[in-house]
Amino acid sequence: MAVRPASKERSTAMADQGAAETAKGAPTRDARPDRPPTIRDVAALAGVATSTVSRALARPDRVNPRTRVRIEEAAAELNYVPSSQARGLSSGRTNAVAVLVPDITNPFYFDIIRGAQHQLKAAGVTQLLVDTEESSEMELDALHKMRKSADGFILAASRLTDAQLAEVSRTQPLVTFNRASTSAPTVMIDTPSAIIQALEHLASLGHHKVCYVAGPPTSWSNQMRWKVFEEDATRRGMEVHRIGPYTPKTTSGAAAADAAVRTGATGCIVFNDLLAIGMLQRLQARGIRVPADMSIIGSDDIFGADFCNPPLTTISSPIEQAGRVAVSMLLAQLNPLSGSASRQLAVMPTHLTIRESTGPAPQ
Amino acid sequence: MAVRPASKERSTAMADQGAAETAKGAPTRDARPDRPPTIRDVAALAGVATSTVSRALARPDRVNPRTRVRIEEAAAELNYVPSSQARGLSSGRTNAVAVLVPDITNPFYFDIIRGAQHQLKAAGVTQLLVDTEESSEMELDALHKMRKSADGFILAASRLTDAQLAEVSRTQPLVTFNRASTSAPTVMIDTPSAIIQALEHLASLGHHKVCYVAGPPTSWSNQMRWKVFEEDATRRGMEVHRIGPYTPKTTSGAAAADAAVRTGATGCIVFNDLLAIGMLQRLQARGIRVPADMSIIGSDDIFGADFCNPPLTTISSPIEQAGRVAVSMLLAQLNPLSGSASRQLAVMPTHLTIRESTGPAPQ
DNA sequence: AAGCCTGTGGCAAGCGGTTGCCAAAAGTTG
DNA sequence: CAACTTTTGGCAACCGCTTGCCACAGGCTT
Repeated sequence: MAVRPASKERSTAMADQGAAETAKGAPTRDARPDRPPTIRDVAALAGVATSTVSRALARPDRVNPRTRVRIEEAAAELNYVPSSQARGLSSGRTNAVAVLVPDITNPFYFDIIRGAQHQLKAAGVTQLLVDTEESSEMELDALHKMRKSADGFILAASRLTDAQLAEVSRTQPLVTFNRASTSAPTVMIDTPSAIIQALEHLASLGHHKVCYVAGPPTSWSNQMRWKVFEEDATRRGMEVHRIGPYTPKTTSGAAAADAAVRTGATGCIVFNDLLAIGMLQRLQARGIRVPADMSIIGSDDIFGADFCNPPLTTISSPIEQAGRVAVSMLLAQLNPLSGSASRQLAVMPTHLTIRESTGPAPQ
Repeated sequence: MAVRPASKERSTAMADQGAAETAKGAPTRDARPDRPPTIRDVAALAGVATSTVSRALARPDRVNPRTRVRIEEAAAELNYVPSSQARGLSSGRTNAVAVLVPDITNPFYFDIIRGAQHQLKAAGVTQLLVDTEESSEMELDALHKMRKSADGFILAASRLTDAQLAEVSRTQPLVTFNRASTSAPTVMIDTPSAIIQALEHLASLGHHKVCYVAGPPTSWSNQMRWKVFEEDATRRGMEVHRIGPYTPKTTSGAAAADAAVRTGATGCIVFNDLLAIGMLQRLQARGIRVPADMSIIGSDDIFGADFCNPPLTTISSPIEQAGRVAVSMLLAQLNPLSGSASRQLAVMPTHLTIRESTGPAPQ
């Protein structure tokens, strides 16, 4: 008990005569006022307890309106911003969500990032962006290390195995994007119907020999696309080829283009636009005309797909919206609303955007 | 003194018979083990004080190697991850850096983000990405609100006034990118020499009438580019035009293209590639040939500039590297190394990348 | 007017680390 | 072997905020 009054007096003194004390306390005059104000400074200025300030800011209806106004004025005057760290310490929440993408470089993910950012901002949550470099180890590592710094995770095109995913989702809230999972809520692009649309398009242009240009083997959506491609093309009685895997970058396009030409296929469905654009460049360089000699269909409709040469026919999907939906699902998981069970799966519709990289089959 | 032994015994008891206590303490068997381990759990398991654990992890040479090994084993066994929040609370640091960009949508900033992310990750610092939507209010707001959640800021193409910038940099460490500032360290793209190179290029191709297609008036780099453009073009005795301002997006390209054509200029230097690509599309739609009828030079060499139609001649700059440099400068500011004063200005070299959107002047 | 609510706000105990200070232990030296 | 120095590691006071609990004041009821 002997200590308490003393410490109390000290804090009062600080508030009242901060300037006076500064002179002898700190060498630089500005040092004291520059130190960011704490809840205690606000409390002192408003003449209430820190707990009241805390409540006034968190649950305004829990305090008398007059008190609240006084506190708000005091906070405004001091330019007070509560420390999210301190806040998180006791609440256990960080008010941040980590978004893990395999490759920041890939424009596809930018749309996800943008969508997520948008929705997170609306909810007042901070986005932590992480590039996992297409590696499941880095992904697991980030998931582990950031356990304490994020309330939840959005895993874009996760490279984790089902078991890993299940394990992780047991301990931390997450939403997967473009990666089916029974253990966590998922946002998916409706790949199957998109591939079927694309094949339909090629078929209607008279193509009989088609080729799937594969992306990363660990990519779930790559597997799905190939599966549906094979089934549907076979059903249509087409000659089916497959080449790859290729890294989904424009630089891999050259190899992919050369391989595609060798198969003799006249129509290609490519894992994604990046690769497709790379192929376009190579084909042009080799004097193979698109679409006269070969038709190319990409996937994702990324930035650039509309102005490459020729503009790319591609599978469009509302990626940005998918990012928003993923965030919504995650936030729903974090703040369970009474009653309504949160959605476990969102499938985003796709459509084929026909531009100029597809045309009638040769002859 | 009466209290001490008691509290000590309690923590010991927890460590020894944690499992036993669980049965009656918590309703669900799993609740206890699932709660993330704290430093206290590690200390108990290793049989030392929490302070020792803290030190063993922070300054390994401060504890006996044997003790350290014991602690490390305990930490590993419990899968312990220190809470960055708690850590930050006492140290006052967050180990996070906020990167503010005017528009996440713009591929130009992707490279900055990527570069920054790369360097930050190397330093074990988290990146907080914020889109300020080209608004100085949002920028100020973010700067204010995140004061406590970030150790420093990187302001890409800041929209703040000099006074605002000076004010802000007085209280928080920051580095500006593409925005000159006397109050904060800056990373800049060497715009002047780039513009001169571009004009030189146009001049050598026989162009006499040139036009600057302006970007956002609040953009410092836009102002600089115009200034140098006007000076140097005038010096060369060229007919100088200026149109704009335009939003730096491909969608503004149509208006810009039409206006550019009306000026009668045969060569355009455009604020950035986004706008330039938009112009390319419009010109093509109108049947105006590039470069036969008009030459276009963009700026930034963003993703897509190499595969648009025609591929864009543009001012390339090591943007990603600029992002890395910006982070380095910020980190240097945050952890001042004894002696060496940190660099206040970095100017990134630029060069003209000549592709196919520029050619001899008509006739 | 006594007895009850109810609304309001203070107290103090954490949340999970860090760190200055100090005592005990270990190592050195003459 | 005593005296002294250096390590080593524990104690406890924070860091800034939240929150359960409780006391008190004022308005109501009867």
